[in-house]
Amino acid sequence: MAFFDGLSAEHLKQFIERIERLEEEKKTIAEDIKEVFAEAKGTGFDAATMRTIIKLRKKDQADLEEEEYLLDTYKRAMGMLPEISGEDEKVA
Amino acid sequence: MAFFDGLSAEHLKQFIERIERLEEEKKTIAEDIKEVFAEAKGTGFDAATMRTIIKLRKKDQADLEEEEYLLDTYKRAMGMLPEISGEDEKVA
Amino acid sequence: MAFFDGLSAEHLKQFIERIERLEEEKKTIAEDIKEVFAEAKGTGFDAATMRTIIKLRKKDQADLEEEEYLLDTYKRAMGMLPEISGEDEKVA
Amino acid sequence: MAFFDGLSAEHLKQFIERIERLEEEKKTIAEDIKEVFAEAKGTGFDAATMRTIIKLRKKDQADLEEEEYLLDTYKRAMGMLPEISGEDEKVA
DNA sequence: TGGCGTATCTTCTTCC
DNA sequence: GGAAGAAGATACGCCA
Repeated sequence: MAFFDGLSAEHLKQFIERIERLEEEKKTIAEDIKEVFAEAKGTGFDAATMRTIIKLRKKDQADLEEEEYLLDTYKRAMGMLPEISGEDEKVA
Repeated sequence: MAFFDGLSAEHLKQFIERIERLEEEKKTIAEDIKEVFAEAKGTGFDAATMRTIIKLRKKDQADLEEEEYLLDTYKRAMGMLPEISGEDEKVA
Repeated sequence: MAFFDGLSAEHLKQFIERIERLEEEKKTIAEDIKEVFAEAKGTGFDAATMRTIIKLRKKDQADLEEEEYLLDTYKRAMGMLPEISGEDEKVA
Repeated sequence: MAFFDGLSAEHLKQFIERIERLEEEKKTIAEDIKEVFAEAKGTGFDAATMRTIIKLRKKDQADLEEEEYLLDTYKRAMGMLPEISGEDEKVA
């Protein structure tokens, strides 16, 4: 890109301002979310657990099982779980 | 803690779903922003430079406040403003 | 605080420099940690799972069970787990 | 993925423990920093202002690079430097 | 003086 | 792989 004529400069300005408006909206929503958490907390709910629930609901079941399986594998390697006996593939 | 009666369970569910809706909105806006960048790029503008511009315009505002804050800090350090709490004379 | 005599100014400078040195050390160690993760990844291990393991090992068993229990409570409230039958205390 | 043979399990364990040791060191240094702030506070200095000073001293270096980067960005926008990729004439 | 809310700082993830 | 943004952890200051 080299330099802009007046028309392009105006065009650029419009893009920039649209983005700034959208970012403003995004920020507002982020604040709304915080408020809901605060309200839930005031009602006696635990925010951290709520976040965990929301995260879980986002993930699909297959991924969830895969993750859990992987974690168990590592736990077993670290001696945090009893060994299993049935031979399987070895990796790494 | 034990478990929730039906009313509380319902209440929790409503909080969770409100947050999920808000996060959905936030995500939509984030995508809108990306689209504007894409459109601007299609028109021949450079996204990285636009980001720089936006950052600068944000800074300009933030810096006004920052400057003012810093000025006060140093004024206080120079004894040109009253201390936050008690103590007024040379210390340390 | 008001203003500093030469001695105090020198004293302040020493505090600042001690902190800057310590922060430098901290940064170095943070980089070392990143390197170990990178090396582990190169050997075929998954960094995310490793982080989970490390986090789990940090928490004591009692807290872990409490957290899991709380999470189950919320899951049940959200219908993500089958209900249990034995009556207990109700909260919230 | 399946599970690890003894050798790999041992390898994983070593990575984990190296990281845990490093994190322990990092934590120690963080505590040292807090102590220095506490000591400074005990001597009559204000921690918040000290943090501001440290941030400024960091910025001074970062800003040199930032300024240079920004200058290039604008030079490029003004056609005073070759573009990163192709296109050289007035566009948009 | 201990809990609560805020604010900063760091960490983690995503996008380029 | 490096930067930008979101998320999470931590630390400070206030109020009761």
